[in-house]
Amino acid sequence: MRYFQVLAEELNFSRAAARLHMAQPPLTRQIQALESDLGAALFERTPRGVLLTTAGQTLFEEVPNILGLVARARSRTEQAGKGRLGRLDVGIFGASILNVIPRVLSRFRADHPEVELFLHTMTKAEQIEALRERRITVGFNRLVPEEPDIAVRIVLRERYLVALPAAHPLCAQAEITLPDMAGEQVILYPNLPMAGLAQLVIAAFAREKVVVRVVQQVEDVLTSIALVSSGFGLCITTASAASLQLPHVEYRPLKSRTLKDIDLSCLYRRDDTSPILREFLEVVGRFDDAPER
Amino acid sequence: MRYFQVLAEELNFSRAAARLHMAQPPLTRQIQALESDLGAALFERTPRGVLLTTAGQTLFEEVPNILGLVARARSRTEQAGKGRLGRLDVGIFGASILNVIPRVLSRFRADHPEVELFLHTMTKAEQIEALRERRITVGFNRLVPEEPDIAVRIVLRERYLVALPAAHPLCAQAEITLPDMAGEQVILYPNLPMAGLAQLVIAAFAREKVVVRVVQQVEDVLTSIALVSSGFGLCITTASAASLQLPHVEYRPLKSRTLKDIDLSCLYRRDDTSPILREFLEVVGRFDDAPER
DNA sequence: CTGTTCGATACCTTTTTGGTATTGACGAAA
DNA sequence: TTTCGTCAATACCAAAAAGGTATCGAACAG
Repeated sequence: MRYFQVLAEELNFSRAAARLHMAQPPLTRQIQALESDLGAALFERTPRGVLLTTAGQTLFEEVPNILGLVARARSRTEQAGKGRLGRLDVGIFGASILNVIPRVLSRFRADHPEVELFLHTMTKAEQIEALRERRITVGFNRLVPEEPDIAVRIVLRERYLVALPAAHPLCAQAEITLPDMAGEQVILYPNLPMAGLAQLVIAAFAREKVVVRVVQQVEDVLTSIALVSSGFGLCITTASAASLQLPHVEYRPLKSRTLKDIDLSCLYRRDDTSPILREFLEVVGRFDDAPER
Repeated sequence: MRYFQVLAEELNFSRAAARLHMAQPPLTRQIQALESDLGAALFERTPRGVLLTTAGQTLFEEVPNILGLVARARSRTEQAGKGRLGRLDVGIFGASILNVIPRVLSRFRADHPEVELFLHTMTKAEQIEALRERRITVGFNRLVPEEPDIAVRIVLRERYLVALPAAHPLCAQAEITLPDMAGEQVILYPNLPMAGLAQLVIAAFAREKVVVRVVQQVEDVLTSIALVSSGFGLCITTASAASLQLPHVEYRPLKSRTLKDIDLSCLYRRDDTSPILREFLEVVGRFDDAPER
């Protein structure tokens, strides 16, 4: 096809052959083969070169479209092979939309504008199931259990914070310990059916033998902090949640041996070799450098 | 590309190879070559077949477009090679639009709906020049001179007719001879610069030694017959002109040894091998069979 | 009439492609 | 657990396709 195109431009076998870095006879033969394949003369041979026949003109009009489409397919496939084109389905959990993950995603999007991002809110268990069924490529969660087929990479470790009503006496302290909270009303948001932050907090109170009054009917961070804001009680949460700037809510670091840091991890199929995932993990890996708020 | 497409459909090397009428190993190698050429894995090999990677899916979306365009180019080129697609520029002269040529053209159009027809009104000399310069592919005219590079094919021979005003005494005759017209006012439409029907008529009167009064300032048949209609004089014309049904005009066959039949020919480059011309001449050739009005 | 410029042909070499036999990996069934 | 079947990959060979050199014959220009 390229042979035909060049010859149609040059209208001279020898010159066309030179442009194609080949000798003239093979070009002659290739064109003859093409003509006999199509069952139509494409060129009219004259003593001083060749002319396009009607059929040749017709083909000549079509060739650029075809070569253009081939080039496009080539480039798109190469881009897709480099993880710069395609789609990425990401599993997230309620609180993860707060701070880190949007920043990771927006940085990935900036580097890979042709990759479509789809976010799916799901629980930890749902994420693992969705990964197995390839409905998502990567998930974000905390306290991810070990699974043989799922790889887990820690994105960052955050400090625990205590969210408390502005009027509360503990606001006077720079840091708060678990025993400080004895007898307080504590709001938890359990991540059923898998063990999560809530279970960890309960265990920590038990280990340090601190008795608190627990309210568990809440399902997400936002509601928890809203309850804190209305003076309903305290809440142990993570640094990410501090970006929720609700009125009358103060955050203080939690000081505890048993509750030190909590990880935020991303998880993906161990056998997934997709270049988009590779690129995404690369962006996640670079995230340490980012300024942390 | 077809290999890729079939494999992407079958997702199994052996089955794809069977559909392609080839063995499995060469298919494996071709796909490997394609992958290394694109620098991207297109398939993920699993123990029970293959899966499309993101890059493979991307390519798979493009392939039908490309193959479709190739098929289209193929078919259009083949059609053009058979003279069923393209354009045909036809040179005609004033009177030729009257009877035969429209019927030839409409029959050609019916058989070759994808060929665009362009009609150019030009004189005999202009037609020959335009043929030489390839501005037209075929021309229609009468009394075409022999030229080495121009082929001439007679389309039909027509009788001469005399057009005369309805009130004229000669209308009583079934046929009219040249001597019958002695002393009459005769209208001619000379086809300058080349000799045409007018010159032939003048020569015939001279040969038969009949003296008539000639009016030559007219340039086309329509005007001539209009003059006849207004009783201005007689006019020698061809059977084709009889389709001009102007009021008060009667047509009678001309009976003469010197003016017997006049040809209508089509002319084209002797070296033109274009399939559209070939098809057109084929239609012209079949024209004898047509009912003549 | 001669030299030049075309594309076409003949003949050979290289490259590419396809076929056969076999391997190695994995999973299902005994 | 072993064996069998299925899968893609590899090694090796044969066939086909493509390219290169030399040369031809036709058509023009000088």
